[in-house]
Amino acid sequence: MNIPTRTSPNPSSEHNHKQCISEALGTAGRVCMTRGVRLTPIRHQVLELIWSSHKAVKAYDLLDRIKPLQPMAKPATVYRALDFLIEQGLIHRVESLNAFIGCSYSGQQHEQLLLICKRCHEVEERSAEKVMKALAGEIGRLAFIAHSKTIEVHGICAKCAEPAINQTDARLN
Amino acid sequence: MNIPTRTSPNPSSEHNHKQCISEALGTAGRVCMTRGVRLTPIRHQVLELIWSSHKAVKAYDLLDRIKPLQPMAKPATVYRALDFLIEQGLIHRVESLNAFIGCSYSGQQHEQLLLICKRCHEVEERSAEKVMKALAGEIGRLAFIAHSKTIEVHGICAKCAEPAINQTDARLN
DNA sequence: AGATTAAATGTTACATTATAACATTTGAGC
DNA sequence: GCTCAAATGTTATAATGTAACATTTAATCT
Repeated sequence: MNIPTRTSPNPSSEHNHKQCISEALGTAGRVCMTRGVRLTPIRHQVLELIWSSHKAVKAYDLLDRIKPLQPMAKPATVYRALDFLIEQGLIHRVESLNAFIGCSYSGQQHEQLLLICKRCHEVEERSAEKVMKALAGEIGRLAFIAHSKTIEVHGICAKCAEPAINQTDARLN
Repeated sequence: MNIPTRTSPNPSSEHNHKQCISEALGTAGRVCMTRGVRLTPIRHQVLELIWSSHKAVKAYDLLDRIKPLQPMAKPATVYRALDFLIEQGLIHRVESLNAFIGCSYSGQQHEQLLLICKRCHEVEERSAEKVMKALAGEIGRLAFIAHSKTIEVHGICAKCAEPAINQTDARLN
């Protein structure tokens, strides 16, 4: 299981996003194969659409965008695919946006924090072990048994905060 | 500004919830007075309804429950009151539930974590400074400028996990 | 007190997000 | 090729949330 690492928080301007997508899809294929679950065409297409950017995508946007490929698609079509992808840890639901984002750590641990930029709307995922350790400590101290942990931070990403010339496109992206 | 502290995570069985409510409403009144904003009857009623338990409440449940008091109430009535209460830091939106909970630290700092019990559905709020410090560190390291931070943990609370006799009612509550 | 005016609320209509329930098709394993 | 569970198709509706404009309320000024 390789890790689709991302050096830049801004895919459109600074990284080869086609590679980003193909790595994610490749990882997804291997994860599903290993687990004996089926990455069907619909599921694969939904995952690919989600990975088409590093922005969180809404379910009904996915529905619109999958219709050229799957004219029969209905809300349930999309939500079922999303449920599957979440269950397999291939995407995350961004709770504070009612939207979905590709998981950068598929097949690995699943405690992460999401940094959501209000300006470019891109979402960066971090494993942030120190934070998770502190959180686990606090939870344990209270004798709470955690099943899932969500950390979402809204603000302005480093790229968008930069006042530098030549960042204009990135900000507007 | 006093702090409505809560010694037990389970209000129904172990704490005087009437006092809990009156403290929350008292604090809210003082906070609004201080800030020169108006805690109108509708806003007060919505806040009181939210504090009627330590469970997160849905907007449309609030609507149903406020109708006997405000027969004219419509969705906008409730959502406007909720917007106001959130803006003043008197309640929190639980993103992962699309629901709302009274804030236990009104008028104070506003970085907290929410522990949401799947069994009794109560929500405990903690300020968890170590976690917040670690999170601030991670965010700063990435040069991200945070505007808001959401930490929500789902699981089983200490009370509900206890196998002890005489906790049956608490679990079922 | 009466006038002014911004804030709050009333009201209608609709947009967005999500699920239930049942029918049909597909595909893996026998 | 049969069988059965999984996946998808299909219809309908539930649940959540907002936009836009009208009316009322209440604080402030004169």
